[in-house]
Amino acid sequence: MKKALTKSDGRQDEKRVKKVIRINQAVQEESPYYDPSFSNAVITWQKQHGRHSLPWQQTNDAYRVWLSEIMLQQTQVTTVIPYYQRFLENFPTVHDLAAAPSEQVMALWAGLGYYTRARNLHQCAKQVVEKYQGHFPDDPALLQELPGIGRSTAAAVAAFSYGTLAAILDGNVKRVFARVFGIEGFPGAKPVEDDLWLRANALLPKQDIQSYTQGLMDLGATLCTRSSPACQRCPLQAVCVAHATHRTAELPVRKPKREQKEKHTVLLVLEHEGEILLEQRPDSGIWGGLLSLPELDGMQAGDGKALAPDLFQAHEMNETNDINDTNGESRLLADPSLLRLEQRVVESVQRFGDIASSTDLPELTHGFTHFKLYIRPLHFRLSQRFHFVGEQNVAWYPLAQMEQTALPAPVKALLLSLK
DNA sequence: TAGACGTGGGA
DNA sequence: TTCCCAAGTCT
Repeated sequence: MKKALTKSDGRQDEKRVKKVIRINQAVQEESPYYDPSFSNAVITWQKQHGRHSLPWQQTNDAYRVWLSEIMLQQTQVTTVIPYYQRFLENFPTVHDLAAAPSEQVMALWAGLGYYTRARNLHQCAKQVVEKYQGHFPDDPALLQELPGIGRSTAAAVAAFSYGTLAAILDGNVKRVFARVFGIEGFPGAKPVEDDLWLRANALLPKQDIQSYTQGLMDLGATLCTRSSPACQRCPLQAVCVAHATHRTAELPVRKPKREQKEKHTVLLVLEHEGEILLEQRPDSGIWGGLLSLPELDGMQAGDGKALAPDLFQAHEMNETNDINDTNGESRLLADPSLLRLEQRVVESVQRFGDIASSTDLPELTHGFTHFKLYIRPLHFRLSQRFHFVGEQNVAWYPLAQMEQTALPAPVKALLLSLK
C-alpha cells in the first residue's frame, strides 16, 4: 500500500537514499553476478549504434521521461509516438496535466489500452504538483510511491532524468539477460524474476547510467528481438550463452499458455437526432473509466449469437399487428429464453426513449490478451428521447464527435462506421 | 502470487 | 487465420 508522504519527510529520505546507494554499490561488487565489462560493452555499443532520436530522448525533463515511460509500458514505440506528441501538445507541463479534466485525459489516451495507466497518470500528475511542487523526485523509492510507477519505471525515470543509479527490468532486459546468461524458466515467474533483478542490480555501471539503460532497451528492441535476432551485430555475442548453444529461439522461455476464455455481450446503439447514448464504465474491469455503449449485463455464452438478424423487426411488427408471423417470431415462441432476452433489450431501450426502428448489426469479435469478446451491437433509432432520471453515468454525444471521445477501440470503430 | 488489464503488428 | 506478445503495475 502506498503511503502519503509529507514535505518534511523529503530531506531525511534524501539522506537515506544516498546511504542506500552507497551500500548497494558495496553489495554490488560482492555479487557473483558483478561484471563491469558487461555495462562497458552495452554503453559503448549504445553510443555508436543505439537510438538517439526518439521523441522523448531530446530532453532530460522528468515530466516527459515519465510520460513516455508510462505510455511505453507493454506498448511498442511506434504505437506510442503519436499519443506522446498529442499529450505534450495538450499538456506541455505536469501542471497542465494535473489541472486537466479527466475526460480530456481519457479521450487522449483512448486507443492506447490498459486504461488504468491513464487514470494513474492523471493522479500521479496531481500528486507531483501537490507534494513536490511539480518536480519529480530523483529517488526511485519516492517515485515508486506514486500511482502507476512500479519498480522498473521508477528506475527508468530516475536514471534518464537525473542520472540516478537504478536498475530497470522490462521485457527487453529480460529477453537480453535470458539469452546472454542462458536463463531457464519463464522470466515472469517469481523466482526467475527475482534472479533477474539481482543480476540487473549487480551489472549496473557506476556512471553513464543513461547510455546503459537506453542501451539495454535498444539492444532488446533492435537486435535481440523475439524472432530472428541480429546476433552478428550484437556487442554481447561473444559471451552470449543462447548464441553459443544455438538456443536464441528457445530463450527466453515462453509464457505458459492458458486456454483463452470467450465472453459475449450485447451493446446498445441508441441514436436520436445525430446523437448517441454513451455510458461511463466503472473504473475497475475492462475499459475502466472509458465511455462506451450501454451494455446488457448477465449475458450467457451464446446469447449474443442467438439473436437472429430479423428478431427485433419481427417482434416490433407483431406488436403493432402489422404482420401475423415471421421466422423471427416463430423462433421467439420456440425459445422462451430468447424472448426474455429480447424483452430485456426492449425494456432497456425504452428507459431512454421511444423506438422508431431497430437494426441488428453484424457481430464483432475483439481479441484481448486474456479473452475473446463477441459483441452483438443492436442499433435503435428513437423517435423521441426521455429526460434521464437517476442515470448520472449516461449522456448523449454527437455522432460527429466520436473521434474525440474516450471510447474503446472497437466501439469507436463501430460508431465511426455508422456515420 | 497469479491473474486482470488493450491494442496493433509480426510471423 | 490464429497465435504471440511489446519500455509493467496493481491487487
